[in-house]
Amino acid sequence: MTDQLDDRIRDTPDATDAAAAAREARLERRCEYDRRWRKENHAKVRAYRLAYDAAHRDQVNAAARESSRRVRERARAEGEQERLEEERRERKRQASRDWYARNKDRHLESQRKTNARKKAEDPDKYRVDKAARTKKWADANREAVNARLRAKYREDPSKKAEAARDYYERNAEKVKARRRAYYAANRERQLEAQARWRAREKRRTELGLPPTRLHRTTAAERKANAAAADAFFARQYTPPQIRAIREQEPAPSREALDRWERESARARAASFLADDPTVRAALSDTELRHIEATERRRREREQQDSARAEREQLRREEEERLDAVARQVNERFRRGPRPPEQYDPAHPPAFPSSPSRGLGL
DNA sequence: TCAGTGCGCAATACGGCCGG
DNA sequence: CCGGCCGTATTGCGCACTGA
Repeated sequence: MTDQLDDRIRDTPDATDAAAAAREARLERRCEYDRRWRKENHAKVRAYRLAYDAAHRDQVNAAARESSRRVRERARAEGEQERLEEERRERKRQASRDWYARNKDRHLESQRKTNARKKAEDPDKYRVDKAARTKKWADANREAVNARLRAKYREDPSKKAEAARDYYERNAEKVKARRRAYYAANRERQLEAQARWRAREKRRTELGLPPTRLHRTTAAERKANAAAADAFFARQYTPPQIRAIREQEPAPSREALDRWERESARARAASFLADDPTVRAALSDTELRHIEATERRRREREQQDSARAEREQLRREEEERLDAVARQVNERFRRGPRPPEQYDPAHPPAFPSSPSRGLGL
């Protein structure tokens, strides 16, 4: 009777749950106790483990092999799954692309209609949404977008310049006002820049350099220049042309050729260093400074050399003068005839020499 | 010396078109 | 519906230069 009752109670959902929960709790307590014991008796556990593994070496190894095989298999299966997923997605993308290609006009037409409808329904929302989308994309692709713009501008600046002129014509006052505001807001910096510019400009005019230091070339000009250079440097003469040229002009002599090469080298150097505005304009500030410094040093050296020569000349003259005075004094006080020269270069005195050492001259 | 501004170049804003 | 890309308009910035 009690058993039947117990069964009935146990069969009710509540009772079953309660019993399961109790079992769970007992198990949990047991596991907790085991964990603690193992932790506290780490050495014992390890020793037992080693002994067991040694005793069942083959079995343990087989189990390990089996386990890693299963791990590998699962990983492969997941990879395969992933690959299949990707393939499915790609097929879907391709199908979509095909569909758009086949129904382009239809798609665009419906899209235009949808956009127009949305715009008519709520223009502000349409605008704001579109702006947000565009901005999101632009923020994520800023560098690439700007690089493209720069390249495009470099390819042909004239279009943009024209647009700017156009805009300025329509908004001159607005632009000027903005410019004034900018000047006022950055007055100090503007004045500093102005001072720098004035100093540079002063130096430029003192050196006699031309005002424009940059020659801007358009893409078309660059292409034409490159083509001309190619045509010039890569030109090839046919053998008949070469023969004709040789017959026209007799072969120059070796001396003439050497002279021509020397003159050419000098001419190139002179041309490079010449105070020619177009040459100087092509030089960087550093190069200009270098050339100026070199010239300045050369001038200083020349001045020093000529000053030294002048001093030397004065010294020689003074010595000459003193010698003359001394000779006069000598003559005046000489009592007997002048003795012969002590040293006769035609008959130098005998010089002692060593047979084994010395300079051996 | 200063205020003003022309101008070139870069960056940004904005909306349209279209692929997916 | 979103994102990618484009063309055009606009703004930002600073050097170059002028006139008072």
